[in-house]
Amino acid sequence: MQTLSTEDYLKAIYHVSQSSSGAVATTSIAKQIGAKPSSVTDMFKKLSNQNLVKYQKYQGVSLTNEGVKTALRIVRKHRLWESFLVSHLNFNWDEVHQVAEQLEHIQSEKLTNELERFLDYPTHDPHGDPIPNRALFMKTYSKILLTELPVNKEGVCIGVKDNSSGFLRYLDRRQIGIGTTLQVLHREDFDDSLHIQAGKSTLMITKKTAENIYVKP
Amino acid sequence: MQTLSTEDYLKAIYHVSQSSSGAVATTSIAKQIGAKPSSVTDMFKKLSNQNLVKYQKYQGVSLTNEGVKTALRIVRKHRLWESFLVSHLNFNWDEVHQVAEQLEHIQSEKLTNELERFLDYPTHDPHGDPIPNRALFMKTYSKILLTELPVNKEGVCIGVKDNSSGFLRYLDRRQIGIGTTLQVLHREDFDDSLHIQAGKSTLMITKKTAENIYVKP
DNA sequence: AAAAATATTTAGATCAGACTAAATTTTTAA
DNA sequence: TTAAAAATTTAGTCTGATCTAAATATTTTT
Repeated sequence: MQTLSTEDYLKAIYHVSQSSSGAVATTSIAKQIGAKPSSVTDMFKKLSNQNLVKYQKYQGVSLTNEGVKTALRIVRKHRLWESFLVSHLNFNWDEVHQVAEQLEHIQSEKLTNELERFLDYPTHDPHGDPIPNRALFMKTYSKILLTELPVNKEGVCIGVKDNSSGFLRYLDRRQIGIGTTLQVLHREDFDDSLHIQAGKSTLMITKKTAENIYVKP
Repeated sequence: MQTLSTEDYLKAIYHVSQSSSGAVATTSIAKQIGAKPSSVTDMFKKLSNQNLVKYQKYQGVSLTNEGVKTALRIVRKHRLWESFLVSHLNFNWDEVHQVAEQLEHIQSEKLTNELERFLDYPTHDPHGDPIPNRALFMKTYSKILLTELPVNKEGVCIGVKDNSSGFLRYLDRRQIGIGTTLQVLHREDFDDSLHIQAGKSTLMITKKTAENIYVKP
């Protein structure tokens, strides 16, 4: 059984390893967790002793099979709770993260599985991220960034890359959410900004914004 | 803001002080928490420094107003979660305690209040214990022990004193639960056992059992 | 009221998780 | 390819929460 802290580290390692290839560096975890690199080194050693990561001095870590499983169990809980908060407790998609960070540590298989049943086996959370099922398997359907959507081709918003509440609230104000139909009307060569159709309104967004929106063509 | 541990202590002090009068002794908390008396003394000092308890060496502690409030906020969360687990996640009343012990520490006022709304403002948890409302006020209706119910007078089971899963499962097997109509048919002077009517069946229970069942006459 | 038993506190140690500062290794750039 | 910069690790410290063992206070019993 893990402590709160080891769970946080495993999840952080999982997330960083998803968005980059090769071993995960000490500094990247330090940033993610909000701890000093020296603390991260300590934890890497502990996780290594429990066979949850493979660690080589100065070379970073990678999760073992057992480590991946543990991380996915936490991700599963996190995303199920986020779904619950939005669907039944009137939380907005930009408010759920902080609370789910706490709820993901609750230890009870029955609770997790019953919550999943109660929510009717959701496959994606409110940000469009896939929820691992009981067997820790998740459907990752093909998605592209809005920047990669060809001009005049329609796509549906299926997720976001940046989950910060600043960005999510910005999207809310623009009335862009999961399921919104998006279409690039014009790509401005000068500053890479995009004129897009979002649902029924047209608006202009920056490249940076478009790089953080996932669409299904 | 409190740590997990200070919350556990405050809740323990609250519960012990409810079921006995005067100051709360070090040993009683040690038993409740499962810690050594010396650790309890340490914590008493910390809580005293935060003005959550009044502590006098060798004389035990009592909660301050602030301490009571903090304890009630935890009790509120604990009982709301227990209600949720039973009403929506198929938990039995003997299974909820351990999970609620974890959930009660989740910090989010919005979560607590939305959960309460979602459950439609329940006043009592699955064991019949009252749930503090948002203002931390709870209705404690008059209740008596089954041992005090006059012979042949009907009462309704509204709670239990002992919440151990052993006792709760025993009641399940006897088909006694919250809401069950109970009537003492005969009190055996020899060993204080009781013949009772419970719903549609009659059965015999010991004095010890009857002392742990609350009824409303 | 003194002795014995019980309860409580103090003193000092340990453990997990974090930190700072210094040392070491790896990477980058001149 | 060596010097400088950046990343990482080591060594030693700190804090919160626990423990054991010894000391002290309170309560109970004789």
